[in-house]
Amino acid sequence: MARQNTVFKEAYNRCLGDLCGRDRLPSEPELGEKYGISRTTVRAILSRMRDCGLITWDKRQKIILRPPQDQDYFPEDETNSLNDIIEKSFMKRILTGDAEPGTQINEAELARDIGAGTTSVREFLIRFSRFGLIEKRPNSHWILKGFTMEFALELTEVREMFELRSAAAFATLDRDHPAWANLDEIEQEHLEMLADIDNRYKDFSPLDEKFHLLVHKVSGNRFVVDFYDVIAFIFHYHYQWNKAYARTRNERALREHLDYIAALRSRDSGEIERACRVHLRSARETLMESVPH
Amino acid sequence: MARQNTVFKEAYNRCLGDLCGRDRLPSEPELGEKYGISRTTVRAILSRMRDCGLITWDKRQKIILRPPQDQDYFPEDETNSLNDIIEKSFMKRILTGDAEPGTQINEAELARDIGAGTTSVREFLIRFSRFGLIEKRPNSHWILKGFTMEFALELTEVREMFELRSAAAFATLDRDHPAWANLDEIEQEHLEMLADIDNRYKDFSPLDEKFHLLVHKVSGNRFVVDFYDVIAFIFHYHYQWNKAYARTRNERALREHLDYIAALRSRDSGEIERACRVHLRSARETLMESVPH
DNA sequence: TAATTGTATATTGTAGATAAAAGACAAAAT
DNA sequence: ATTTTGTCTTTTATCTACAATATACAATTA
Repeated sequence: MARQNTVFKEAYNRCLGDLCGRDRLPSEPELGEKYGISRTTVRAILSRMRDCGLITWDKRQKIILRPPQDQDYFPEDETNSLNDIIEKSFMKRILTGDAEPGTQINEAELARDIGAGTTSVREFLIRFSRFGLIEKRPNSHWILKGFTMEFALELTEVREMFELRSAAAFATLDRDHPAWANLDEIEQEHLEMLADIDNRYKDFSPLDEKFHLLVHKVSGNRFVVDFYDVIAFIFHYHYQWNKAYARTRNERALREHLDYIAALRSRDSGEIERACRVHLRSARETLMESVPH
Repeated sequence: MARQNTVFKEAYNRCLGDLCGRDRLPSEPELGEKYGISRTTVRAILSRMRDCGLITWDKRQKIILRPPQDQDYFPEDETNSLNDIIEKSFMKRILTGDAEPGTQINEAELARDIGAGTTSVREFLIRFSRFGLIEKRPNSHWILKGFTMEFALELTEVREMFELRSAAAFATLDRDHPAWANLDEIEQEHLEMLADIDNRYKDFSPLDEKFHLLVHKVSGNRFVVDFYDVIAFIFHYHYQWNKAYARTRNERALREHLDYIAALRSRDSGEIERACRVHLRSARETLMESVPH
């Protein structure tokens, strides 16, 4: 098959979730906008909903007939894009320490294991190479450099350089810059999470990413922001598979963030640098502890 | 056709150049090592040389019969790898200002213009995206962000951060670290080029790259070194198509490098920072002047 | 016995094909 | 006068196939 209709299936599921508590659906362009898909895909979704007896659909009239049931949803594993499947499968190998640094990576073998075509795997590896974990020998194989202590140190060195600079730049933003409002919002989310930390400590990862991305973005430098992708990517998978002490670590990070946010708001450059360094140091330690050894 | 034999043709031409001034060729593995190719390709080269009457070849005996003539060489445009062709063609569009920032990039159209398959163009674009000049909308087109003033400023900002840090680290290297010997060598090349600047100013670009790469490498940080690739890439094409004032600019840069090298050797951190900043500022100006406007 | 060669096999680089998804535009509806 | 829809076209994502190139291993040579 040439391409899986995962965009359709994934959007269909999201759309089902929004079917409750209303009696009709908005226009096709509006739905496309809402779910981030084209009208072609919206129409495919509407067609299927009609065929399943979920709605009636006649031009502008899209009337909801019944709420969705479990069997209306597509199975979750059919909604992941091929790239996500490859990425997840590959990261599992690397971060759980299955594959030794220095190992050769074989495109065809990897493709076979994952159940994807070689082109897709190849494109994934090219995209992935910017994370510094693999390296290509032209006309020959890839080499796994591995999630090692050196990697963690090099990554955090650059991260600290960039974040200290971005944090310093934060203090110089106009009072009416939208970043201040975002900061308030993020602070609020921190407080809410801390108030119910026992149940919510697992949701920390996306909030962490949101906060640091905001800081990096004020650098106004695409290379700095792009580099934060690398950090976020590594931390994302790290949080997923390294649960040890998650509760303690995350609570500590939340409190450090609040201190950091207060420092930013003070616009005092010395204070910002201090708070930023404190947090970056513990982030580094967290990462280093997660290196397989 | 599935793949062009450019590796073979390019290595064949290099091998022809080494045919003069000797009467026999070394073993197959040795040749493979020398030209960076596999034995399979070495044997293909030897076969053709025999067929063309350049050598006799019987097992270990590879006797050279005659020096190569012009018609023995493959035409130069058959020796460029497909990726180089795509890269060059694409960079020409961007740097000469043909394509406006914000333009959509169409994979199929680009492939047709260049005369390559879509897969190769697609892979090129993925690799190229790390340079920050294009950006992908998933399931849709690429957008050309363009070689703009913002790009030049963001690029140089990071470059300066990284190079100042690497230069500072240079001073802390052991006396017997190989980088010092490399530095001496590079200084010598600078002096030679300056002595005959009128004729040799065009060869500055590779020397420039060699020097800065040496500095960046002592950081021992893969992200810093990888980022220098971006710089080198941009400067490479910039030197190729922007000849204005080349003579003046290059002579000035050579002198700044010599000053910078002397500062590194002094191991005086203040002096290093001064010399490094002086050169980085003029490098930034050079780049900014080359932005189409 | 260590390097080299002959031969067979495995892997990469690239083209071409096709379904999914995006996008364009005129007709229809508010 | 917009917005929405119906229809058609374009483009991307992905698979498969195959020549170029790399790699593995046994046979041969020095």
